[in-house]
Amino acid sequence: MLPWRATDGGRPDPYHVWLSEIMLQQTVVATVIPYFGRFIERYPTVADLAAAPDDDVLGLWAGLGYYARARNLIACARAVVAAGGFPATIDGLRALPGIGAYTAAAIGAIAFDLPVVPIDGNVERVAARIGAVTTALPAGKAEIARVAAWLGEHAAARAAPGDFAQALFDLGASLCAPRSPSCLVCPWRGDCAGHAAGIAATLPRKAARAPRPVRFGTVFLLRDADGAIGLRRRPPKGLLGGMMELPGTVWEAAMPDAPPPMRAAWRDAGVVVHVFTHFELRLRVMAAEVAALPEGLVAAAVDAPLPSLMRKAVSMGLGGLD
DNA sequence: AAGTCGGGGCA
DNA sequence: TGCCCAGACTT
Repeated sequence: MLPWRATDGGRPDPYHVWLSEIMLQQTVVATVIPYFGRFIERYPTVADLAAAPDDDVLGLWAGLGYYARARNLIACARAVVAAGGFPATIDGLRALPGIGAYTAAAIGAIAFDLPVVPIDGNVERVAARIGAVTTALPAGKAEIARVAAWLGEHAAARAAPGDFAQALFDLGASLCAPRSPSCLVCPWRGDCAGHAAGIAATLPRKAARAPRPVRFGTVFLLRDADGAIGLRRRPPKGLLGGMMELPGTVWEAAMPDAPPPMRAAWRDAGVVVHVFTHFELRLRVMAAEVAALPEGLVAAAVDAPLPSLMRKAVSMGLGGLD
């Protein structure tokens, strides 16, 4: 049972629904579950979250990715508290930071039973197959939306929009899987034009993606006499915005020159390969032990909250010391 | 419409 | 190795 779902009979908590939907943006359920539990434990209500220091929230989000979500999460929580609660309309939800068309519909349907069909990747796939939409995405989006709206006219959807939406998610995550859908046992098989045409598994069609370029860089792991490591904070916006990182070079198509932050007995600890959405990064990790950290670096524990890329780099840099 | 923005799991 | 995931936001 998913921890953000309402127990039988009760209405789901809008705070839980909202938090889970933000975390679930482009993120699989299994990854979200432990983060959701830690957030609810530390911030039992949206007011607790709104009152928390930014760094605490970013730290608890570290590793989950798409850090703009965490920044918008804070802003949204404070807006909700200032307004006295979550808005119960699509327009009101859509106006909040971090809530787009999908998330507004999801919260509206699940938390407030508004008669809408949230279109995420799962529903997009289910609708494209049921309607046999062969127009490739993103051009086929409007056509898919019409099929989804038609699904929303179903009696089950009208009776319980929230349950219907979550049932569509479950269908897309199980039977109507991306690669090999289980059409023979699907409850929609008789109404699925994609299955009737024998093309269900090929839908939805998508435009070809551009190849992923490679960038190179170097980071420097310094450990002082107390065992602390030297970190700095990234700019508030952009990639890994607002998160802590190891000091290092810019990341470029060719390995940039790497002047270390101070004189030390540097050793090459290896290369971390990390794949982002639109480029691949090969990050060389240089490590050294020094008496004291240089100016501009913050002393942090080796297990300080970090993005996964930086966690991998720290792990690699420390590993060579033993 | 296209680009930016993480991370992990799976065939 | 490529694709996918309960997408939002900027340009």
